[in-house]
Amino acid sequence: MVKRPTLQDVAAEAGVSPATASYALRGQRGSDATVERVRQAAERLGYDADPIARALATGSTGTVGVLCGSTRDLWQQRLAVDLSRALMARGRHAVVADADGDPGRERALLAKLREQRPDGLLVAPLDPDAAHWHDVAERFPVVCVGEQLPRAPSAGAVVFDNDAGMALVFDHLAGLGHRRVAVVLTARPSTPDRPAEDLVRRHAARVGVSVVLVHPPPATADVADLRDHLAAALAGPAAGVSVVFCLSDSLAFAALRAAAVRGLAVPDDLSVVGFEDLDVADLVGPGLTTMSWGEETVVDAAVGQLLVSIEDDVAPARSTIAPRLVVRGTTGPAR
Amino acid sequence: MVKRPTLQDVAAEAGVSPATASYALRGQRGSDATVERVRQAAERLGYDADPIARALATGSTGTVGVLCGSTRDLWQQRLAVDLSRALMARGRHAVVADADGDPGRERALLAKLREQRPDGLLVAPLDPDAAHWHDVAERFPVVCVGEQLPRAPSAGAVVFDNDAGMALVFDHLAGLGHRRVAVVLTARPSTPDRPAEDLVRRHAARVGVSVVLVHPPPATADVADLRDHLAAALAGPAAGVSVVFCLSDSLAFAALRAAAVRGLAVPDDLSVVGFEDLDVADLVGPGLTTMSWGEETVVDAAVGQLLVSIEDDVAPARSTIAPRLVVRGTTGPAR
DNA sequence: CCAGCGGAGTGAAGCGCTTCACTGGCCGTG
DNA sequence: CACGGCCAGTGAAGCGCTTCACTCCGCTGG
Repeated sequence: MVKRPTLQDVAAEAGVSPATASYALRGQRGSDATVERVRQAAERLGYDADPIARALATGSTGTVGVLCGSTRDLWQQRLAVDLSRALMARGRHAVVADADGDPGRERALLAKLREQRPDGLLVAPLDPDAAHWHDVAERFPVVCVGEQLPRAPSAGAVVFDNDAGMALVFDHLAGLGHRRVAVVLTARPSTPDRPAEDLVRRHAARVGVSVVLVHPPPATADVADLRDHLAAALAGPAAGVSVVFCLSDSLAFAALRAAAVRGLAVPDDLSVVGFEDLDVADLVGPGLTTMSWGEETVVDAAVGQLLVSIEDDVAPARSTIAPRLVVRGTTGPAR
Repeated sequence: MVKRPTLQDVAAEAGVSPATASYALRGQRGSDATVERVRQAAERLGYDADPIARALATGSTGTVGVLCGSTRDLWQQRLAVDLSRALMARGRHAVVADADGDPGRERALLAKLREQRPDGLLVAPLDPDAAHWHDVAERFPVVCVGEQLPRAPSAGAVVFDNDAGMALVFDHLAGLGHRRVAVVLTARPSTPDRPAEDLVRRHAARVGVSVVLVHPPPATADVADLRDHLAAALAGPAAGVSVVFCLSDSLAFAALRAAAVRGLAVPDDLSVVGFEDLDVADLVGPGLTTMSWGEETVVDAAVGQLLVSIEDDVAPARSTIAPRLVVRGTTGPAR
């Protein structure tokens, strides 16, 4: 277990003071000759600055906290991983925490994350209305993805243009001649956003289709529960619809299974639309028609806004992501 | 921006020296009365030890690095997230790095991660044979998941009992009366493990089924490429098989689509078996029959072994995960 | 009755880095 | 020629915590 070289060692090797070495290595000061000499000494010794000591001295850790409401949600799972990757690519480290669906844990993890003194926070909240967002946004740059934090005016946000998204979906459906659609709402927490029911109603009305709203079972439901729940809806209140539009892709998968249970062929008897564009949407069955927000766009926006805020010491920006409808195999003309 | 209280402040508030406060808060020394007084002072001030300063003083960061070969791989995506969650639950922070399929990046990220001075490392390597694993395992506790690190004898590992897994799959298939199966190999990197071809051959021979091996297209292939590739195989070399056994679930999904392209009904005309048990395996179509290693078991083993190694300063253990065959809707009797 | 012991409490020295405030040349300007 | 300004280089003071080594005290046992 050989000791790592310290700045002292480099300074000694180069024949300068530690202060000079410190400045030189960061290219902040010093004559070209000295800088070069120090650099070579560092090279020779295999020196790398200790980020811990640096963090203590500067008060900045180079770390960004990522707090997710529930990574059991496939969309958030991917989000967490992609945010980490993007942060790493931009020279920062991500430490990710997952509240796993429990608002109490969200609070606790937020506290833990704060202790870590991150330079900033990226959050996909369970409860955007919670009071703790306010406190934390006062002390750290925070960017929230998927929604606004109403209690934290100083936080940035990357939100989805659900109005436009709804418009695309209903235009698509109306264009295929559908007149009756079931809309399956999501249970919080989940999905990029939960467009308000009135968005649904407005766009349905605009294109002249009638809507039956289906509420999802509680978040604890497993796949079989979801399937049965939707199959029941299809047999009951939603009987006779030609489309099931689900406000999350996971729900849409369950809807596909429910259709099978009811003996309905997709998309011939029943069209199914999702709302997320998970990786697997393209992988399964006929390919799920779904709303996409462009994972990369979302991640770039969130990370970009946060880093600008950190580096320039300004309040993080807010931005809106435009939707794209990805038409695959689960939608077809109404019969 | 109000300054956080420091240990000094707490000590002053409690009327003791910083040293006493430090010991007291960690319950290491001090009379009950003093400990209580310090605790209350800390409470009153809302004190929380600064982990950076602590790390500098103790040399231990409480952080564990997680290095993944490619989180585009859905199995690794989930693994990364679940490892993070498990670490957090055990009081540590995870910083996750993702080589994104590039061995050069794997090397670079490993270097970055080392600089962070993590207490240990959890890796799902792109190239288990790479020389850098040796160096790093000498300096940090390392647990590798999915395979052994042949060059790093001091590293721990969580490996899969592929022999048993193959046995289960072929027993299942033979039991259903299948006589000819196509086995789709995976391109590295991916999947819990790539059982050697000879495992396949041996178990196929044991139960008396014939095997046609299908090599996958390069890792850069997208879903459509995979589907077409497999559809072509089904029309060519693999024509007439009654089962497609894929050594990853993603491949299995592609196989399902290929079957559709060829007009084969699953499982009536063709059975499909995967090898991973992704979350979505249960979500899509008839539900994918697949080998499962039990995500939780794997994560617990990896994290457990690493933490034991860190805390007791011993070499990390090696363990083997027993497989479970999850029979869902994509396998049925041979016709 | 006193030596000796152990536990409570403390001062101070780090951990490895940054940065403030300062010194001492060197150069350009009046 | 004298002076001011500028910049390379430096010593030392932290950042907030842990921990070593020490003092002091009250007890116990011989």
